[in-house]
Amino acid sequence: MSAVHRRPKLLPEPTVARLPIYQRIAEELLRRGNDTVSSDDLGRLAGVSAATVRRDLSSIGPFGTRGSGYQTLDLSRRIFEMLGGDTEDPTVVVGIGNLARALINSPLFATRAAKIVALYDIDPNVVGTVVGGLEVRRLADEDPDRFEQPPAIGLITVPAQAAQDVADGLCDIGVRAILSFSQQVLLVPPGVTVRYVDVSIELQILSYHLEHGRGPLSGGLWHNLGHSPVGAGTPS
Amino acid sequence: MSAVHRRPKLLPEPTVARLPIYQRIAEELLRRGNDTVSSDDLGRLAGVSAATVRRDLSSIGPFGTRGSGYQTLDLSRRIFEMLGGDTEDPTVVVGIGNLARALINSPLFATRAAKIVALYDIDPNVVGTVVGGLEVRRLADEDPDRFEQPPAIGLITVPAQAAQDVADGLCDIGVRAILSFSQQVLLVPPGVTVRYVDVSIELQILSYHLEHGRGPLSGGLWHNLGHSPVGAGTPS
DNA sequence: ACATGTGAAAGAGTTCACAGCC
DNA sequence: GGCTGTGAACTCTTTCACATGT
Repeated sequence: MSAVHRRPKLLPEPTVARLPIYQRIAEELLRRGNDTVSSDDLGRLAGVSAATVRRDLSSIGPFGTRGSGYQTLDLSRRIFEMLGGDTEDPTVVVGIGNLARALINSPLFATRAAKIVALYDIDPNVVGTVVGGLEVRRLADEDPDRFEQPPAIGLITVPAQAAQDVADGLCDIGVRAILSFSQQVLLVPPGVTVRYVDVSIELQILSYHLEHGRGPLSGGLWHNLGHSPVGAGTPS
Repeated sequence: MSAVHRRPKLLPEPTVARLPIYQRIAEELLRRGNDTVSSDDLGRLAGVSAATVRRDLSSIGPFGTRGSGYQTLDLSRRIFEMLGGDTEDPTVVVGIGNLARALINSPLFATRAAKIVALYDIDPNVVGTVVGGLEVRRLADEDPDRFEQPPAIGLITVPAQAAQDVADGLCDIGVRAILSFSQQVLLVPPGVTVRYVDVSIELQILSYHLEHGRGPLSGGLWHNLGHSPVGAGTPS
């Protein structure tokens, strides 16, 4: 009877992109000792309107307190859960160059949304070496059944011309979400989600904004903040 | 009477984010010898509808040919110009670690939207060394008047706790657009645009999509492609 | 015949504004 | 008094559908 348990509400995409930002701010405020925050301050810190903050937060279930705001601890936890933060999706990385090493050795995976379980490369000088506690292997030689939990996320950090082959290989071993750092548009089977982190596209967008006046105040994953006194900087 | 010269049309933000994708696809098609492409194929490759492609492209001035499509060469060039691609905005990088080295040594700056003119760090072991042909200096010691063209874009690749200070320093030397890789929300003066490249946020978004069914077909900077025969793969 | 360019309709997302609660 | 939560208005985007041009 309760088969469709895993679908509380289906959030609007822009909301999904903003929630991690709210979460990060909530954590920062918590560290500074602010245990509550208003939609007004949160909005100013995140670069969106207070109304948008309230709409976003109410969409994951009302838990603010009228008159005082949201509890930062509660806020952080609720968003964490909503995003499936404690899932620890098994993640693999293909292309162990400078970028991959920077990612592997960074505190990026402290969010525990993803956990690296395998590294791949094709360079014989790299295959067999140990990076961040994991031995680098060959993607083509991989046996999908080797894992208790099959990899769900794949990070692609290879040169553009190799990216499509790698994407195919990842889909073959069962990956269902790809984060690609290559300057290459990827074709994947239906059901696989691809996101791109593309610095050159970011630079082109910034370049456009430099030439044509003001960028907007809110958008995809980014935001533009005005300098103004804010709860975080001047705690009551 | 004609004071507002610098504003040809002001494109919708989602369009600005998609144009670089179209451009990249056009370049790839060009390399493969396809000299024209229809809105239908271009849409399939970019992961958006044909109608959206036509709307986007018509907004930068009609230049398609009815009955046959768009010229890939023309397409690439028009988008390049529209994004201010030949501006070569002077760019500085702060925090010369693994990530910065990966960026500096990558072909990312081949788009010529940005050109690196200075590198900064505070580690005495790094200051004074030469990376990618440029000597690493101290941001705090920098004299803004040293440049003929003052830096317009700043890349921040420092640990989160140092990011705000660096952002302040960048604004001081006149930077008007920042691309931050730090997990830290930045406060900047009005008129400065900030974009974030945040892998941990990307991972959280992917994690959400893994748990709650399908991601959308189009959104901020990303797209989801279905596997289907396409003009690029099967040229006529 | 085929594919663009564009009004008009539909759909999403944001902001307004205020009722309701602390 | 202050701040959340939400219907309603509004704005921005996308999609439809077809007139227009090659």
